[in-house]
Amino acid sequence: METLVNGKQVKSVKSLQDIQSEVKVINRIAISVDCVIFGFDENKLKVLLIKSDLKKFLGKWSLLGDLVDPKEELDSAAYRILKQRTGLDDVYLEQVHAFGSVNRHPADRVVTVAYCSLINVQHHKLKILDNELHWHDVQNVFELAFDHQEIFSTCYKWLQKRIQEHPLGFNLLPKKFSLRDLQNLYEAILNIKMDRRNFRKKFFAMDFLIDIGEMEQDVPHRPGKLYKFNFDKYSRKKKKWVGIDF
Amino acid sequence: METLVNGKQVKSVKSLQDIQSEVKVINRIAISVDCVIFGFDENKLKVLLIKSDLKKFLGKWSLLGDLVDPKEELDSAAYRILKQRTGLDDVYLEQVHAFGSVNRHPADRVVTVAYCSLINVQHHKLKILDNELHWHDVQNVFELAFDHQEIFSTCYKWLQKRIQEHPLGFNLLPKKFSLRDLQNLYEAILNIKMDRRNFRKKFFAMDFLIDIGEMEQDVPHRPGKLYKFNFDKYSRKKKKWVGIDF
DNA sequence: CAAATAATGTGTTAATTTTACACATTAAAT
DNA sequence: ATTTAATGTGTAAAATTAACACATTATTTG
Repeated sequence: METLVNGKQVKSVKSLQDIQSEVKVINRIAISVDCVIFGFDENKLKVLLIKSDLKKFLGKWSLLGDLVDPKEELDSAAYRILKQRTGLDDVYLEQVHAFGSVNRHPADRVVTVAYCSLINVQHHKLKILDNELHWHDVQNVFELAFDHQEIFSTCYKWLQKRIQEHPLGFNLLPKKFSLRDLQNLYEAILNIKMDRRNFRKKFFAMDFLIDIGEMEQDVPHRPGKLYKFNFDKYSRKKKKWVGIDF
Repeated sequence: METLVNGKQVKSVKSLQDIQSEVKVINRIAISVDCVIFGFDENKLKVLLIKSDLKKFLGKWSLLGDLVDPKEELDSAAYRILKQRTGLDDVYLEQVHAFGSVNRHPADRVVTVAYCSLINVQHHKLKILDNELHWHDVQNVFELAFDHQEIFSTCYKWLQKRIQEHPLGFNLLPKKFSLRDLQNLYEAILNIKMDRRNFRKKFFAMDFLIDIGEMEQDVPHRPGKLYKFNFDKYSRKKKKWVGIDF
């Protein structure tokens, strides 16, 4: 495969055929995507799990995932799984990490790409008809099948970090929400308590909340105002991060 | 494949053989790793590139990468590439993102997992004998082969963000460095100018720098003190991130 | 219907962190 | 000995964050 290029000898210039023979079937690996689907219900952060369909892990819960078809985009595979399982296709979805331990799957080498998804439980509550599918409180997720505990843990930490820098949390709430809802969401995800007055001040100062002039309904106390998030304004003004802080 | 579990009928319990037949050869995909290897030299952030060995991209530069063997860990594959190309095996390496567009590789479906590596150029300068391998100023990286421009761009942004929250930048410096070196590093990576006095104050306040009692040598001005980074202390005290800020 | 309850809604002050900025010191070069 | 070009240190203003208290409103209870 020695070739002349501009009169100089260049080593190992490869044609497509050369590559194709390198990428022999023997070198190929199964790829899957696994979705960590978060929801927020009754002021708790939830994750959607399914009973494992593999004998070795009978009784264990696992993430929702599937093999990626060679003609399918990774993102599309993740959307496909979400659509199949929740009935929704306009959900927030973001790739988090690839997990590729040689022995992570008992049947074969399967490299999996983990995605985080945030969905509004209120909107899809009724779509989950399969009773092998269940929302779990994130604080009670243990001993998942495969390496899904590690994947879940990575994605949960990712969410905790990410939600402090980007407004993705709103995907877990209804379009209209109260500031109390928003604070409950942050407290549930970060697993901390926050000062109500400072929390409000913070969000009002960012100026991305739109007062829609409506109030909460059917609450057993003074109803709060309802807001929605101004995604347009955010995408125009999003802050650029500068500041060293280990 | 109907089975009884605890007296209840469970649909579709799969044995390993079932899975293995699902993961047919036809469903497998080539996986590669691509390394974005950063270095720091003459106060500039550099990236190590190689001339593409593919005819379609003749003359274009590309990242260092290779196919992953089915028996090989993803991380190991990345280390292998680094070892081959730089002669070093104790380098900082971290997975950043998986890129899987169906048509990203002209020969076949190849999903690639991008890794960022940070190496100390001083230590390996002489190992790069292959003249098709070259350190490029990150500001002058254009039109790479494949989708490597996108991969590079993602990894560079990742580095800019990451270096502000974690002390990985020290991997780009010699073990002993001056505060000026450190500031030059940050300025090069973030592409901004910083105030020298505030920069020092910031790092001294974090209290992770050890004054090793030595001074710079052979500088044409007053020599500065040399420091090293206290990784042990950092790993004990690393800050947990709380604070909403979009 | 009045009182009690349990939330929402607002503001002020202290503490901390960040930014802006100036001058003395040191070693090498002239 | 003087000039030069860095290093090394400190202080004050500004901005942000943290701590904290009280009036308001709708519902529930007696």
